[in-house]
Formats: sequence, C-alpha cells, structure tokens
Amino acid sequence: MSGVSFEQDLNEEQLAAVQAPDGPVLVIAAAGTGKTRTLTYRVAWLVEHGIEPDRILLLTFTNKAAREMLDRARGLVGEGVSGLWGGTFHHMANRMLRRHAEALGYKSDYTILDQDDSRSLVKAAADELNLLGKHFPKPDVLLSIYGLAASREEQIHVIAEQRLGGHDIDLNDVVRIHDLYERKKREQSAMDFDDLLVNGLRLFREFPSILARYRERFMHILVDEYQDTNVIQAAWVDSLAVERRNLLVVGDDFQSIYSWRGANFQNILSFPRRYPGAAVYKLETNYRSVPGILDVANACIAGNPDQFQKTLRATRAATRPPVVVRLRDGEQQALYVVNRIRRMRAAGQSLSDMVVLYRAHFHALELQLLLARERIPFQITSGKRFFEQAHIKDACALLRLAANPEDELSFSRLLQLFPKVGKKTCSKMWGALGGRLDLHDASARSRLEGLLPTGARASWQDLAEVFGALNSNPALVIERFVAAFYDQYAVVTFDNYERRKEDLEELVLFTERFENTTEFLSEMALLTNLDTEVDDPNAENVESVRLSTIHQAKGLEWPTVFVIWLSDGMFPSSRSLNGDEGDSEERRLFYVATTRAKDDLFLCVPALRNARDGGVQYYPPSRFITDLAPSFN
DNA sequence: GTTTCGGTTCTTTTT
DNA sequence: GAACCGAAAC
Repeated sequence: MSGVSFEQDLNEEQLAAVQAPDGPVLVIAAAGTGKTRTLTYRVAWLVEHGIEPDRILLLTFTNKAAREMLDRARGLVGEGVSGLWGGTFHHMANRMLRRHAEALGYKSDYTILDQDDSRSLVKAAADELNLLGKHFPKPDVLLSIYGLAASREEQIHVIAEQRLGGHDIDLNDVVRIHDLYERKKREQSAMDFDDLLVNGLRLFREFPSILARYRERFMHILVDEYQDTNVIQAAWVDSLAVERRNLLVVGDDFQSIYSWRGANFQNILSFPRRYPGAAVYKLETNYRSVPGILDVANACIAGNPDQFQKTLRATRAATRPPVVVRLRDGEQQALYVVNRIRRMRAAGQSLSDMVVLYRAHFHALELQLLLARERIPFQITSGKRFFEQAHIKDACALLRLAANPEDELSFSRLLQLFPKVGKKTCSKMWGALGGRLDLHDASARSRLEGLLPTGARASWQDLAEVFGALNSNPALVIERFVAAFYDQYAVVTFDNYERRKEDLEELVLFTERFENTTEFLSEMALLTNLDTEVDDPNAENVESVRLSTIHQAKGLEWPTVFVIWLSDGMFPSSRSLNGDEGDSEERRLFYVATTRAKDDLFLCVPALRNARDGGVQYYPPSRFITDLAPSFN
C-alpha cells in the first residue's frame, strides 16, 4: 500500500469527513476550506480500504472539476483510480444511455444537441407553426422555459405562466412548440442536454433490472457541488444510492448560484431528512482569504433565509482591508482598474494573479477596450464555446450525419455550405429523401446529387474522396473534408480565415484521440471551451489578467480580485430581482465573488451609465455595499 | 421564390 | 461578434 498520509495532509475537520464510516454523509464545505482536497482524499481512502475504483461513482458538474479530482486522486493512489466512474452528470447519463438507448426507443447512435442545435430546432418548430412574431418569445426564451420545466419536473404550462404570465401570450402556443420540438428530436434520434438527464432517470424508473445492475455496481457514490443539483439529478442519485446508502455529498448552500437553470438547494438542505442518520461534517476553516475579506463575505450572506449556519474562520493574519471605490461611470471604473493593475504590476505582482469579476459579460466592455488600448494582456472567458463556433460545427456536420442518417440539423448545415442552397432547398430535398440520408450508401448519395441545384453539384462532387474515409477514424474524415472542400469555402467566407484554419487543425489533433465517431461526437457536445486545451493554445503562456463572470470563477482563486459594477440594478441584476426569491441568490453570487480573493479585494461602485438614447442612467450603490459596516462607506 | 448581402442592434448566468 | 431584418440579386 502506498500509504497516503491522511493525518498529515488534512486538518481535523477534513480528516473526519474523509474517514467517515459507511452510510450517508453530508459535508458542508464553505468557500476555501479544502473541498476538493477532502473529496480527493475520500476517494484515496476508499481505494486504500479495498474498494475497487470501478465500483466508485464520482459526480461533478464540470469536466474540469472531474479531471482535477481524478488527477489528484491518481497522484495519491496511482494509476489504479483510472477505472473509476468519474465525470459530469451528463457524461455519466450518456455513458449509461449509450448502452440502453434501445430500451427507451432511441438508437444507440443518437445525436446530442448542444445549445445551438436546440435553438435551431425550436426555431424550426416555431417557424412551422407560424409563431415567430416580434411579440412572441424567442427560441432562447422558449428553450429556457423548456429546460426549467424539465429540470424541475414541472409542466411547461406552469413555468411558462411564471415567466410569461400576463404578457398577452397564448401559453398553449408555447406548449405546441414544445410538442413539435419533442417530435423533431425523436424523428432525428437526438437528445438535448436535458434529455440526457431526464432519460437517464427514466432508465432507472422504468427499467428496474437496469437500475438493479447499477445499484449493485456502485459501492460508493460521491457528489461534488451538491447544492447545484436539480430534482432530476437528486432523484437519479437517490435511486442509485438508496439501498447501500453509501452516499457522500459535498456542497455549500451559500454557493448555490444556479437556480435559474433548475438547481434546487433544498436538495442539500433536506439531505439529513431524506437520509436519516446521515453524518454531517462542516468545513469552516478557510485557508484562502485574509480576515477582512471573510468579514465582507460573512456579512453579506448572514441575513439570508434557509441556510446551514456557518461562519468562515480565518487562518491567515490580517493585512489590508478590502477597498470600496466610488466612481463616476464605467469609463472611470475602467481607468481605475487599469491604473491599479499597472501599479501592482510595477510593484512586482504578476498579471496572472489578478482577476476582474462581473455579473454579466457586457459589464466588462469598457474595460476590455481600455485594456486593449493600453496593451495590457488579458484573457476573457466568454463568447462562443470552441465547439459551438460556426467553422467547427461545419466541419463536424458531415461526421454527424454519417453517424446518424436522420440528423436533419446536420444535413441542412452541411448542404447550406454549398452555393444556391438555402433553408428552403434543404427542406425540400430532405423531404424528397424521405427524412434520411445515409452517407455510407452510394445510391442515396447520387439520389441527393440529382436533387441538388446545378450550381451546387460541383461542390458536392468535391466531397467524393471524403466518403471513402467514412469508415476510418473521425480525424481523417474531418481532415479530408477540410482539404477537399471546406478550406476553399472558409477562405472566401471568413475574414479571419487564418485563425479558423488553425482552429480546424487543432480540431483534427483533438479528434485523433478518438477511435470511435459516436464517442467523439458525444464529447464534442458535452465539453465546453474551458475544459479543453484546444482553444487558444498560446494564451496559457502569456502572463495576463483574467476577466470572468462570477459564475465562471466559481471554485477558483486569485490573490487580487476586482468586482466591478457594484451598482443596484447591475449587481444585483435588475432582471434577477423580479422573481419571488428576492435577492438571496444574488447575495450568494456576491459571496462567491468576494471569497475568490486571497489578499486584495477591490469593490468598484460606478454611479451612472450611458443609456442607449444618449442620456444617462443613475444607479444607487449596490445593496451589498451599503449593507457593509459604516467603516467601508 | 430563394438566396445573398449589408446594415443594425444587443448582449445574465451554462452542462 | 453574431443574430436579425429588409432589400437587392439571382
């Protein structure tokens, strides 16, 4: 046995949780108290006590968290852990669904729709029903309603009423679009993100023998960020864990910031009730931040209703207190931040030690401009995900259609790359083909060729050599597709052709890891740009300031943190205050923001913002600022 | 009838 | 920067 030194590496709180006896365990891990460490050592502890890694299930929300934990566990107990089932809920559900898809009436080669795909499909459904007016909710709004309904196991009607009630919108239309969207997904043998979870749960509810198999398999189940689970995820975990009851969940109700996508922190609050006899461990010793920062964090959240009481205890010595900075407007704020960054840089601090956090991406616009003008390198996590960029999706459309001949979305995407082919032509051709095109089938291909407008035939013929490669690995297919056709298309289509070409080369490199097309396509849909090294391979080496939304900064830390636009209406965001939940989630978001900081925290409070009509809008300071002790104000 | 092009508008949070 | 809309071009 390698002998991990548990006693030496962990504090008392952590050690107790790691060595908890079998049975349900709830670990309340406040910010910066070593949550990941605890979970990792728990895995090591289980393995050292004879649990086979492939009988442990470790669930996370992000791929990054999963990878980090598996890497660290590997560091502790060696390669043995690689058999462990670890990953996001979506990944694990997908892994099971690929095996049992037929039971639910899907083909095992079902396509996974990402946000973009789902949007196009909802749009198509709304179009078909003639419901794409100015006064009618846009596809994104509809999708968020459908998503919320799915993840809360509610009727579309109920959610739609909450979101759109009293706005002169026929809620039946919202339901009709949903029905058509569902039908279209079925016809294309496709699942969106929510379907992965919903069907994952259906698999357990409707097929007891399948459930029994997985219950038998998993001796121990561990869940990270439990406060972010929705009812489906919680029910899914419960079905697996209810017999052995070896379920350890880690979370912090203070950091529940995803209720808008269905997360229900009642799951964590009610855990002791749902699992009578559950052991509860609290981690409150904070290693990250200086006391002044923790004071701000503790203060803003203390008044929230419904939470496990806990107080962050500082271990570090007091240094400078956090700073509240009053500013005129966004421009002055940008100037202030840039000057600060300059000064700290001159004093020897690395740019990589600094982050600017904000509620919404557009809050950082002025700052981006100024940083660019001043030639201060910065890295921003926003915009399109790598795998959702047009050129990446274009390059994969053929592969997707080859894997799933009923995938109309990929069919249209592919065909619309050709001249003279637009939406209408596509749907006509798709109809004529009987809603199916098997690219492996030469006669089906020539039937399509006959249907193409004459102007598009030459391009189609360019693809001939790609079809020969369809049965080899996915990387080769993409490579040939780009060489035979897409490169010429891209050079005349995109003004930033060079960058996109590099992206495509990166994509091929990434794809080479996969033998199997279905597996590759699943990963494509389930990975985000933060999870891959594919995007921006150069950026890592350059010392740069990070700009990030607070949501994306969760779980991370920096010596210096700026929080910008702390104005009431910006943060807390006015759009989030309409709900019946009050401002408690915004408070938690502020809590997350402040607890990212180790040494220095700058809270920026601009007073006004230029409105679109050329006027100005005044904002009172954020309630999170006015709530602070008078010494700050 | 369709596709394409060019100008305009608007950015919450994401697996 | 990308999605949308309306007008020009095929």
